[in-house]
Amino acid sequence: MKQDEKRNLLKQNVFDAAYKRIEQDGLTGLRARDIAKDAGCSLGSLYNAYQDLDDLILNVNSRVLEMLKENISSNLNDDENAEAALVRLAVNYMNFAYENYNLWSSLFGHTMQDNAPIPQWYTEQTNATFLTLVTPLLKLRPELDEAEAFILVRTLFSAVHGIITINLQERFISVPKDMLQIQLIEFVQTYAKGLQNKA
Amino acid sequence: MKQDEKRNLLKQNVFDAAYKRIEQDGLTGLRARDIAKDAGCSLGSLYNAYQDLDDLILNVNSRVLEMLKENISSNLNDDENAEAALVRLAVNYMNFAYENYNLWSSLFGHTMQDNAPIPQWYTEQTNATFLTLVTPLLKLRPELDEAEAFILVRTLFSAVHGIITINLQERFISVPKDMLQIQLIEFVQTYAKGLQNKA
DNA sequence: GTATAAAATGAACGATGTTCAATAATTGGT
DNA sequence: ACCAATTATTGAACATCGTTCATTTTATAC
Repeated sequence: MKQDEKRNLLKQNVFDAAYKRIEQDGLTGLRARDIAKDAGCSLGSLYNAYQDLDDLILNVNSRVLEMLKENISSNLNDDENAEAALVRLAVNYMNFAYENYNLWSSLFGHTMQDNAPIPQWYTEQTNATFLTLVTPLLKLRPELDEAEAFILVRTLFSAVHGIITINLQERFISVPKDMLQIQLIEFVQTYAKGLQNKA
Repeated sequence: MKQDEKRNLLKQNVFDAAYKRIEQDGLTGLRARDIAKDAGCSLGSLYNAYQDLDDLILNVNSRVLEMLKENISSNLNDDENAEAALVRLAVNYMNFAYENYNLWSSLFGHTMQDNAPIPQWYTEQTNATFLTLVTPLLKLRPELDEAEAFILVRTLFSAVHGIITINLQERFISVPKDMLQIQLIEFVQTYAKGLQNKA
């Protein structure tokens, strides 16, 4: 096996181990020594493959962002109306959060050590994911230009995100998933009606 | 000085030190040894006053919750209409988040060590804070009973919370405070219009 | 086959939360 | 005022982290 193949294999094994640990135990249960053991390498090799744990976590989160982007816009029919499309986006988002809770929490719960800045490639990918959502809104409010639509989409996504986040946080009273879905659908529909009313 | 007075003074000093540390540096910068030094006691005394750091943080967060509850419902006039009241609640919430960013982040960013459960007294206080918000909504939708109003308020608050949270997170593109305020007001008005439309 | 470069290793370091035996202070009874 | 008994305070010690780096092992090139 060539040298760079081995290097890539090591990175892959470490990544897979970290991914599974985060998936199963969440970010708080992530330990460098556990990852190394799972990946079948030494503790030092982990820092050969990745700069530090932040770097590794950001790479996992980047993969989760990709999964989220794919899942969120699936099941979208071009022929359904804009309100139905917005509802579907919200429900898809909710389902992803429920089915991948620890991975999804890692996206928003991770903070860099020592207040280090988040690397630009990651923030760019994060914000690019929003653009996936713009198309349906442009149908609902065709008079908006893309910049205005982006702002509205961000607001709507943030709101949906907040509704799901608060409901999944242990410190708040939670409702079952099917009730949350009903509330979420009602919320998006209500907001969409308000938007049409203003248009 | 009596014994229990000294005990209370110790608890107060430790609390104040932790509060200031969280206020200035956030949760990630909180160190037991720093708190002890600031409070003028030994490291061990900290664990005499509080069970562990989680216990201390929860007590600080409890205080922040009280401040939030007071701030959020200030400037409310009984004679203004319900939509204006909801807007004012949202803007008050935003101002509190901006003016007390680290304390506010501690409310939602703290996680218990070792997946310990959050004590009941804290979750009860958290959920009780929501009840502050119910009154204005009951004006807007008088046909709702209190349980339904509570659900709607929770949804609206969660949405507002999400909009502010996403905007303040470093990984997302942020807009200036005055722009966020405009978006927030627009959002609440739009949602309120959608609610009235359905009523 | 040997020398050079690269990669892997795990012991060691510094920080951190927490504990606990030892010390100091306080209290209550006579 | 004195002395036990109780209580509070202390900081050294421990376990557990993330991270580093001198050493060892392996791969590469000539």
